[in-house]
Amino acid sequence: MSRKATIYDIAREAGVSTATVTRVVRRDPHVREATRQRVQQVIDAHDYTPSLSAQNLESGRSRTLAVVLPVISNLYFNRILDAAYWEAEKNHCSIRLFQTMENQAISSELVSELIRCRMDGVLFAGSIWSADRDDLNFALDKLRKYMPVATICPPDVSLECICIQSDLVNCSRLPVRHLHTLGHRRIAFLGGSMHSKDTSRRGEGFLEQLRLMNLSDDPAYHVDAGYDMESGERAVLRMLSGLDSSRWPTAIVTFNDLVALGAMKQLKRMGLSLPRDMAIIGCDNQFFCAYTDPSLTSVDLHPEEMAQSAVRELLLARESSSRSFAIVREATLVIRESCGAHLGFRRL
Amino acid sequence: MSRKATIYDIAREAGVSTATVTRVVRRDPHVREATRQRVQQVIDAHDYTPSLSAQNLESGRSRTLAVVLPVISNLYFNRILDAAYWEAEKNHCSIRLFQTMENQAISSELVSELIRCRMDGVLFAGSIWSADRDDLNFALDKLRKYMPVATICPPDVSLECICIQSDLVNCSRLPVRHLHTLGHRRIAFLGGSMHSKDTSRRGEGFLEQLRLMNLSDDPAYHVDAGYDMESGERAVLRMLSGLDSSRWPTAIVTFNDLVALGAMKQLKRMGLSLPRDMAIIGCDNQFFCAYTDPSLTSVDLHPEEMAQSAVRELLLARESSSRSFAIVREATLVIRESCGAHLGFRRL
DNA sequence: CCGAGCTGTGAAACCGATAACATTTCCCAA
DNA sequence: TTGGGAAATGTTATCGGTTTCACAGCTCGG
Repeated sequence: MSRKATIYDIAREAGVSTATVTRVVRRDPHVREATRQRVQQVIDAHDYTPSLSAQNLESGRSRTLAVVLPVISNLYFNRILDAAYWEAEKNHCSIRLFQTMENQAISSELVSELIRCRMDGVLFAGSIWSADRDDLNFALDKLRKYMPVATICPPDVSLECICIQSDLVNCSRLPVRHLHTLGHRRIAFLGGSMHSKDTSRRGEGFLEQLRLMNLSDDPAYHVDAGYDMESGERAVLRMLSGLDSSRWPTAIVTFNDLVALGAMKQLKRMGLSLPRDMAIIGCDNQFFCAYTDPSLTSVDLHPEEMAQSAVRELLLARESSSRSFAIVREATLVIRESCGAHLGFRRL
Repeated sequence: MSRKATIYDIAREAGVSTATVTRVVRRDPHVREATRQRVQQVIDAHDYTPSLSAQNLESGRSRTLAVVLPVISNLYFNRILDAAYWEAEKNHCSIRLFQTMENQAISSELVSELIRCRMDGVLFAGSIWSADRDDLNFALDKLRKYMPVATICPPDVSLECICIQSDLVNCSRLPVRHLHTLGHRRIAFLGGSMHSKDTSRRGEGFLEQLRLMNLSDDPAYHVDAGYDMESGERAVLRMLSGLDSSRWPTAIVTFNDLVALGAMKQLKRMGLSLPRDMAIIGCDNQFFCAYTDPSLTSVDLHPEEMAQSAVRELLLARESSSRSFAIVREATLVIRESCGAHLGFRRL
């Protein structure tokens, strides 16, 4: 590994001071043309570029935003990271990723690490949903002293930071309404955790919506489960095997598309024909939704746009003092085949 | 935003020199217990952590590895990034992501940027497959002067760097053998680009394998296409509609699982029953393979392990001078339902 | 012919740490 | 008591930039 040329090397070789080299690099007009050219030649000859570390030290910022999320292999978070990346890129910033795994709370180590790295801002997505409120606010307060903080979170969580809230109302309302219109009256919800403060509260919103529409909120129709395909399979099995088939729900709403994928597999394994015997709606509108069999109707929360807003607000807040406020991006329902709407299906 | 306490603040308040503060922070034993405690108290009171930028400047390294890939939304690269992240994490390093998009060549801007950031190493995955050899070697040579370079690439590309090669041989051989065993003789390949130097050369390897086994390598069975689901749909349509149904292949191998997903959709739309009327094999063994209908047999190249090796080797090379060498992780075939093996299906 | 006002350039402080080296303190044996 | 050596602590240069300020040289009006 050869040593990288420094500004001193360039200055010496060009017979000028380092100040002049900086001026040339930064395109400062107060440099005589002849000098500029001479310096530029030396710069080119050595492929000189100023050291990021030195610049960061001098400026006191890192031009880097932290993105904290549970896992990137989950497509929802993958989309958030991707969108954050491009929005940061557009603003000449980079992203530093932190994966917290199932361990969803913000640890004090993470807080220290974020401060140590002198991040220009931090975006939490998902990793804080289940944290204890007091711990969380303590951590956020500490962080907010040093950098702007944004979160992508369910709307009930009123945290002292930039909150990009997912549209929980429509996330529940749209699928239930759609199914209701198609004649369904017994609608189940699978996945996530419904009664703890865990998850994004999709389950709770769903229950509220059922009651609002005078539909049964029989607990037998609500199975807590995880967030992946295996959870979906198990949840369907657990729910249906515990019920007389006359009481089976006619439609299932799932926590996300992965759970839906597992559920569909299990339903088919049990000999049901989809969407005839069971309608199903996922959430997140993942890329594979159009390619399942039947293709999967799903709610899109538009995580990309939320991430984009979050990054934009963080970069803005960097300049001015950061206030607390919330932004909501409306959810939309993408209708495909899994509820039979394309066939003109109507229950009863 | 309040100013972060510096080592000078701590030193002054604790009535010691900065050297002693450093010693306390770094757990140097040559500090009297009483002093240590006094300093530690001040440190705790201010949440002091040494500035990363300053440390980076001083040490001349960034403790950061660059990972360069086309897009993270592609699950293959997503897995690479994820594995690289954890391996770096384990070694107290972070990852800086660069997405090159469809623009696959290494641009000279990227090279400058990598050098500017004083990366401790760089891993290229996918972004270099299609680059012009001369441009590529020029860029890599330049980079290698300043940091170790690793690539995850097809085996033919003998680049002057740490090459983690995907197992192209088995990647082609395993599916063809499997299909041959099941009685298939007319096997098609869809996706990627077969005849240019583009892509990972999966297509070429496939052709070789066909010839090796005395199977037809009729060009009508090889459709260049993209890397996504839409490409899969179009490719199937193009191939089959151009052939008399008596000459249709009985099995399809695809560039990756996304193409397979699209192909399956199109095949079903054309009224074929899978796997009875057409066997299909994907590549990458993505998470959804077990949940397609029928579940998808797929080749796993183990990108996680390749990324892990790459990161490990980069970190090793950082210490010693970096040599050029290659490592291959064998590919494996994960057999599911899409070829009918579970039904004891045999053609002819 | 002098000084005000530019323009171009350099010297030096600073950003926040680390580490080599210097110095002080302390303890104990002579 | 003192001297030697180890232990504890301080001083200072350095990493590679940026920026402020001072100043030299030049132009031009009076």
